[in-house]
Amino acid sequence: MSVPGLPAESASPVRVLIVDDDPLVRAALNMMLDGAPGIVVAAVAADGDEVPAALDAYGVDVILMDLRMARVDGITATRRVRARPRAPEVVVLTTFDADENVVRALRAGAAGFLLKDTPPERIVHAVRTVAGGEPILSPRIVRRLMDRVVLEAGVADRARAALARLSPRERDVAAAVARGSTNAEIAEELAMSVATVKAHMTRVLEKLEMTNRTQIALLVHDAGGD
Amino acid sequence: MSVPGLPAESASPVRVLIVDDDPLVRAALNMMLDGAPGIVVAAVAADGDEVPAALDAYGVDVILMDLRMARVDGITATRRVRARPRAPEVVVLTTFDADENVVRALRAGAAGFLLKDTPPERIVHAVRTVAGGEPILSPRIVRRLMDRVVLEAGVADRARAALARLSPRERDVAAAVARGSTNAEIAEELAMSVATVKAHMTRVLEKLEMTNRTQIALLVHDAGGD
DNA sequence: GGGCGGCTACGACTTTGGTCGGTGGCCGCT
DNA sequence: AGCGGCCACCGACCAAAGTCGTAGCCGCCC
Repeated sequence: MSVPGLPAESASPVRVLIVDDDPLVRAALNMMLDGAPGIVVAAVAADGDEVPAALDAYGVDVILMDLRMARVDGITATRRVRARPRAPEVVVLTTFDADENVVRALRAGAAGFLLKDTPPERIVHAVRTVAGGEPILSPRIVRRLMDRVVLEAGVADRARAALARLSPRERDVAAAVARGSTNAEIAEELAMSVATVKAHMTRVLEKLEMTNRTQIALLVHDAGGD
Repeated sequence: MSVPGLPAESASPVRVLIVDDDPLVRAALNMMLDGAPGIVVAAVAADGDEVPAALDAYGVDVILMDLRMARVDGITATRRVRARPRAPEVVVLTTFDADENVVRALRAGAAGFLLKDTPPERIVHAVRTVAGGEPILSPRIVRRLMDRVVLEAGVADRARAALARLSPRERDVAAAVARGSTNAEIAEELAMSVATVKAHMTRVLEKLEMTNRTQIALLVHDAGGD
């Protein structure tokens, strides 16, 4: 709970719970973590349904969680863990980096997502990082998030460029269309007659080279709604 | 250019160019980097317009780039650098983490974005990381990206839940609407009469509790278009 | 002062969108 | 077999959206 940066390793060590159905993986993680300075492995579990008991029995700061497990999967277990009062941080550790898994893990409240090919010293580092309240993601996933941001920005950019051709009033009309309003509603919102709304609408369609209001709505939406 | 993981520090060191208009910052960065194992500061510049010459004169693997500079700002400089043949990696290092700066930096081709309050050892680590071809972001920014993903997933989820109430044919119609098609176009695409398209449309509007097609288009769009 | 571009407005018209009522087929249940 | 519910389909009808031509009123630039 100190200022960001590497957490003080002098005080009480970070207590870790390892959850994985593969005995070999459990052993490997145990070995690489239990020795590390400032870290102790508090408990080990083979399935998500064993987690609550482990949390009750031992104080746990960080959970390393596998996704594929027999009875209660890692996502579900993460969600349950994070619903508790002083919930530990969860780092999902899996072989598959499918986008959907990442999103589901983060939604469930995970503070980190690492691939199993992550080198040992990085896993150790990740445990300390999330214990300090910071997120951690595998580089490949960070890269994907970055690509996504750039892509969306490109789409928004082109949309905004198109909208820049509109006069202020036309923009108002376009924005209202993007809220799903009818011409009558727009007329009221903007305090003008329906005939005028239509006049603006025609100009907007013309400038944006479109043929109906639905296309306007989608474009404005892409531009980011701001 | 080796397998991910911390780059081998045994071979040739990572050559760094520091670009910042503040002499104090330059000095501080120089001090924290030049000593570090596997890293040498190849050159130092005070403005973006000095970068090309520095690159030509010295071999540079990584650039630490400030954003606010007098003549050529960091974004522009980054874009120019990244347009070159064997371009070095760029890490933007700035005081302000405004979303827009991050997006612009990434679009310009930056491999990393760090805040200036980043502790020295992290900056050193970041240099080695990007030299190894991996991205690096300040925790606060990673957090924001994660929040954003979760938020979007939530929106898409609710939209998809609503669409799940539709029959297959109704879904087809809704999807076509989200492409901005007219009823006539939809009729052709789906090989049915315009009257039938309208009938489906009415059912869709009813099930989704909406009053016009524009609202359908926006909802389907939110659901992710997949 | 004249001209231009943006905003407003109207009427009359065409096209598109949306409602209503009704047919028939395909379940699954009794 | 008979029935109810859901889905797909259609045509006729009415409402909303979009087009066209015209026009007055700014504020701005040459």
